Amino acid sequence: MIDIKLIRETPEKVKAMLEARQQHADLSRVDDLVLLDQKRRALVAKADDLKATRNKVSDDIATIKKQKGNADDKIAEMKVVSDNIAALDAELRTIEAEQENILLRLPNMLHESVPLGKSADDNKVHKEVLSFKREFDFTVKDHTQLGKALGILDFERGAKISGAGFPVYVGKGASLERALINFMLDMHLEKHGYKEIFPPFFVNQESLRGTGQFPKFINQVYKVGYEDEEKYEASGVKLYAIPTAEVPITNLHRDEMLKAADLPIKYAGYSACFRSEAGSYGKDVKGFLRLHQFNKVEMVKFTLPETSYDELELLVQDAEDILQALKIPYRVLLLCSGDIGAGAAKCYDIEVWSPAEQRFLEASSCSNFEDYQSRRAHIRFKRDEKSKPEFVHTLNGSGLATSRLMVALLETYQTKEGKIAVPDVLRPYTRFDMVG
RNA sequence: GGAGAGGUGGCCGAGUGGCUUAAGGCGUCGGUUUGCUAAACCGAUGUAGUAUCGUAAGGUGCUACCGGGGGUUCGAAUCCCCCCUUCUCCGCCA
Repeated sequence: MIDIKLIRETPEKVKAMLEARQQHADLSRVDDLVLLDQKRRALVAKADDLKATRNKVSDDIATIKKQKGNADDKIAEMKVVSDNIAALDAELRTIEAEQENILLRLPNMLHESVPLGKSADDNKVHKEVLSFKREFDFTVKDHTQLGKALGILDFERGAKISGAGFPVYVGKGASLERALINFMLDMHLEKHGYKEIFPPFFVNQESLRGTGQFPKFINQVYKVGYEDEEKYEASGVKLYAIPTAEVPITNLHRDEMLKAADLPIKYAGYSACFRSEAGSYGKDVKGFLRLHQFNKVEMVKFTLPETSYDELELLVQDAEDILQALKIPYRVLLLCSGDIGAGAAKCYDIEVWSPAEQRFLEASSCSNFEDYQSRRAHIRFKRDEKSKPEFVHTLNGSGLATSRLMVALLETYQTKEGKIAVPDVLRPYTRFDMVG
């Protein structure tokens, strides 16, 4: 959420941001907000004035009653004032709700280093690490062919028991997946200094609002409840399956006051991730490329505002370290203004190379949200006891998503015989060297 | 699923309708005293919104906030209703 003061004082900057993000339809919303803000402030002034009167006269009434006097006319007078206050407060609530509804849907301001661009085609290649790229002297198989032939991935049974987009990992495939997760976590904990979090996989709506999925992107999120609708309504429980561990982990410190000395706080955690992928049919549907459930190790940072961009570079490096240890070719993209996510002020994507697809696949997204999430989630800090509270900056990055990583791994490490050589760094975890 | 007890400022903790601008204590910061430390004493010490003054840092006024929401009342931390949550006990359960 961006600061209403920014919209009030420099609406043209907010409009320029929307233009850069190719969200021309939202331009008029800025003007709506300015008007609503003026209305709101006028109402607050009026209502506060009446409340001041009420407080004062109520004290007078107390004094009169103590002296056994008659305060009936003053009480009658205040009854009218109270009714007026109630009317103004009701009007105020309507306007505030309207304002918040717009504000929560507006994207974040962009960092100056974000390149202008209309679409994903305009993203900038920031870095390419292709030294691990293999030359194959045989026809490469793609990950679905390898997975089926080796009996380590079962798409059909996954579809039977759950539906398309829910693959089953079998035998050494399951072990390999678990090895990847453990390897990545250990690296972040031991080498990169993160603290491990194993979060809940279901969260409430407040958490989704904190990180920005609610209200604008709620259609991508699964909602859970009881099959018995009556029981569901009666329970009052509204839970959502997390689309990423970013949601529970960032919200750990929702409504908290952190100490500057404790910053940066760095968490890494594994979670299954659930995405409805509504409206994305026909795009990247093959095998692991787009799933309803996948596994991911996520990194989350809470930082001082002045260090957040340095921390972003380190975050990307932490994710890259995984790929370098696994010896998988990849590149880093700096996303342009037209492709960057709504909450991010700056974002790098890391893409792994798929020898079968002959293209890069997104395996990680590392973003600095600045105070966009912390303002929504009220995550603040004080520099010292006497300082005014400020919003922390939050960052997060996948480190990494195993689904896309598994595609690159299987395809990169396949042998002529159709087996998979386990990368050296994973062998202590799998306790086998070869799949097949 | 059942029974009970809680949720008050950074922390502990009092507070059953108006002398509560939330007692008292701890902590923190500033000061006095002191060879230094400690102690003692004095003072300060929340968040948010809004108006106004100031180039600004900030000052001043008003309003709201005692788990959340709603209600009663001229007036609510206090009374009523709903919800969330923590703890204890019983039952069930991986």
